[in-house]
Amino acid sequence: MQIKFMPVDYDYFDWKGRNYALITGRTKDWKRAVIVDSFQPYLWVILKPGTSEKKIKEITGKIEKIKIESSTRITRVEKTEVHKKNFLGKKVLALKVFITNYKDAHPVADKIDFNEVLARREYDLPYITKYIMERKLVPNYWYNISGEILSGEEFGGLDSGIEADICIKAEKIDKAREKEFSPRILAYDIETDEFEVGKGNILMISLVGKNFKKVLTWKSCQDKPDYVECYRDEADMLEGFVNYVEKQSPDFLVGYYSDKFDLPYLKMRAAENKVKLSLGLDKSQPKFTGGRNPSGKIFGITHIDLFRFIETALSQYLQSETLSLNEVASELIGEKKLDFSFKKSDKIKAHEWKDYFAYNLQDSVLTYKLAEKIWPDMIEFSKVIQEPLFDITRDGMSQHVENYILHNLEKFNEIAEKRPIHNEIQLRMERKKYEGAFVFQPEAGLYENLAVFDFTSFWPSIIVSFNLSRTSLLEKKEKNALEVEKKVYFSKEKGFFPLMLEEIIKLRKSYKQEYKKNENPLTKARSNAYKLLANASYGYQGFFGARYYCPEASAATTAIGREFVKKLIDMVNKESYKVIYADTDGVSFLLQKNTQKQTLDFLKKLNSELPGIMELELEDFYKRGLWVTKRTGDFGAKKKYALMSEKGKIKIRGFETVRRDWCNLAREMQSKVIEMILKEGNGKNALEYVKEIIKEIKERKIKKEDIMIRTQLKKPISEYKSITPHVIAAGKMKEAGMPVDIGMLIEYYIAETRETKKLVREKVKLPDEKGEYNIKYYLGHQIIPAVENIFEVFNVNLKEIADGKKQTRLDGF
DNA sequence: GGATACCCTTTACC
DNA sequence: ACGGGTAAAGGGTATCC
Repeated sequence: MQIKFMPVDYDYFDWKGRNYALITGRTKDWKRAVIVDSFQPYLWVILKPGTSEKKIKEITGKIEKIKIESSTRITRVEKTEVHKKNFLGKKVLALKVFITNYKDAHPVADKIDFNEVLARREYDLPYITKYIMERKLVPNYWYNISGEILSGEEFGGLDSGIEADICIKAEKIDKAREKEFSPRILAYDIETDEFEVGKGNILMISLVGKNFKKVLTWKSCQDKPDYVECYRDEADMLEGFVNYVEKQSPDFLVGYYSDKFDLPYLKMRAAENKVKLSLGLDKSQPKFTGGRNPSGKIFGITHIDLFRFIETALSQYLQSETLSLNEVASELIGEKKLDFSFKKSDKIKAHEWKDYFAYNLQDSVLTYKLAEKIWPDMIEFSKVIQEPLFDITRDGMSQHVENYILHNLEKFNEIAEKRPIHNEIQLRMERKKYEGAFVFQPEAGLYENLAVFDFTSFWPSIIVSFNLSRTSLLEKKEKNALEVEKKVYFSKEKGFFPLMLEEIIKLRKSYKQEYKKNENPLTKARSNAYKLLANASYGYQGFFGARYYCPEASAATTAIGREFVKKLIDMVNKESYKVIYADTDGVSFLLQKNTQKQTLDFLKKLNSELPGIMELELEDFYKRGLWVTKRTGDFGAKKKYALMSEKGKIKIRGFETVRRDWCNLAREMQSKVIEMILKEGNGKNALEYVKEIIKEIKERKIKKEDIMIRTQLKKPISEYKSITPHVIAAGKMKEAGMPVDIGMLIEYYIAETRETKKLVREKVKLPDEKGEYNIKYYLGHQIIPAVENIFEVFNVNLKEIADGKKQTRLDGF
């Protein structure tokens, strides 16, 4: 029989000592289908050059006798084949060693330790990755699958244990033409009595799907809205939850922060209540895998924690200062959480429960809408990288790069390099840092008529143009080799890594152009996926966990980068412009007497001289730009500047305005000051404005919310060597019984205290604590520091003005 | 006892 | 452990004269 099949969730199982992939998905007529498929697992044994045929026969004979016995199975080598392959760009002769069970690939490899063996590889690839590589059942595409329907006895009655309309043992897999797929998404969220996972009761659970909204509770059942369903107790509610998930039959169960909170909480409360949380299609309970950040896996249903995908793939594009559901949802979908003030459940009054239910429901509504909104990004990442959504939504950028490489190695006939083992990682982490990018020392001042040139995809374009990678790195100087900093050499023969990267950049360009013609969100998401892959490729080669780790290539990339930027600065200056600033991949300069057209012609000329795929572009022309001095030292500060485009749009970099660990008062004041100065070309009004703020502070007119300082807690309180104000604040929160987790933004203010308390941390108070803000602190540590360097550009000494020592003298105005 | 160098820490830039 | 290096800046503390 044949079906049209869309793979969604990937898993595998063992039967009689062999491995089988088990893929859950949908058919075109929306049936839940399960595909059982197998491929013959294997590993590679790379032979030393010049190994004789006789020797190969001898080794092969020994390899074919290898047997690994464990309590549950016996793994054997079934056959071997000799292949011509590439390994790290070099031609090699390799034995393909087929084995019966993939889980024993490593012990089998360990036994193949003959003298003639150069290396053993691909025994450490995850089963699903290997399966997709071999069988080409790439997630999120439609396939025609033919095979036999599973009969009752096969695989020990596997089909009877799985909630599916159809189970097929796949024989032939072909890509189908169909494209449309709208999966069934179910969002969920829980509310609890205690924040610590599993400690308190789960009070309610909300579920939101397409045309479906429910809140399940066992708490308050009088006068409840229609969407609220009441249960006898917590256990009963948990069973209700499992039933609703089964009835809704989602392809994706989606939460926000659910890997760390909702799902583990549910699992713990279910265990406590002796309820089986049988969410899996095979009635199994959720499993948690992975060390530091465990991921919740549900058999047959892809559990997605949106937070994790947003954190790695989207956060760099967001303005949100935290990745809380509230902030992210309000930025991406323009909707917020409902207001609700939390209390212990026994203190919640009857009429307040209604608000609590609404609050809980809204969280799932936001999660559902967020999932819909970022769906194109997740799907396109999955298609481009060829990994299932479960992994795509949890892997970091380096893992994405690596998976992209693994799924594209076949084009280069390459055997995959191994993952570094523990002590290799240790050694790599001890490596000295290599020199990075060049940053130009600016001179403080207010400048007019500027232009900014940027290199497009700077690092990737250097890696591609100069062929910098593990496989093109030479051990010693060779004829025609590229020499970098007189110490490392790279072959001119293109390595597969730069070739893949070049392809990524090309594809990115073409999808970007396609999007300009037709604004399809999927095209944009695909273009963005390629862009992120390209950007992460430089970091990947310097990352200690990478299979294709090559710090020499990273160091060469930055060395060549520094050279180009310095050369660019010289050329710009020689062409009667004046460079004001440069950081990594771009320069800001004064046009002086040159026109914009001349500048664009100059850009063209520069581009004609660039090698390979390197390219410069005009970022923009700017009417004014502001650079300030460093607070310590009388020279210009790097990474702090503000620009105003010709249309009056202001771009602020590095200033306190953009730093979330400064109070809103200082940030807003500074941004207004910068805006005034850039728009007016002088500091007159700005100074008046600042004086007004200073007056308001002294008169205690500032609202409390504007003086709150927020700092992230990055590790457990006990691990801090330096006890800073935010650590004290976190301690106070813990004492008050408030939730304190790593990664939280700790909010506090500096209050007036007795004279004996000298340190800032001794004046820390939590937002709810009674007290008055410390005028001296806010003036001397927030307001003045935020703007004094800006006024210094106009020779105004703000400190003296604030102290009342000096009346306004407007030198320089 | 105040200035100062230095460490620890957070957050930004690219 | 789960891209990289460069840089500013605040708070706390040790050290100097």
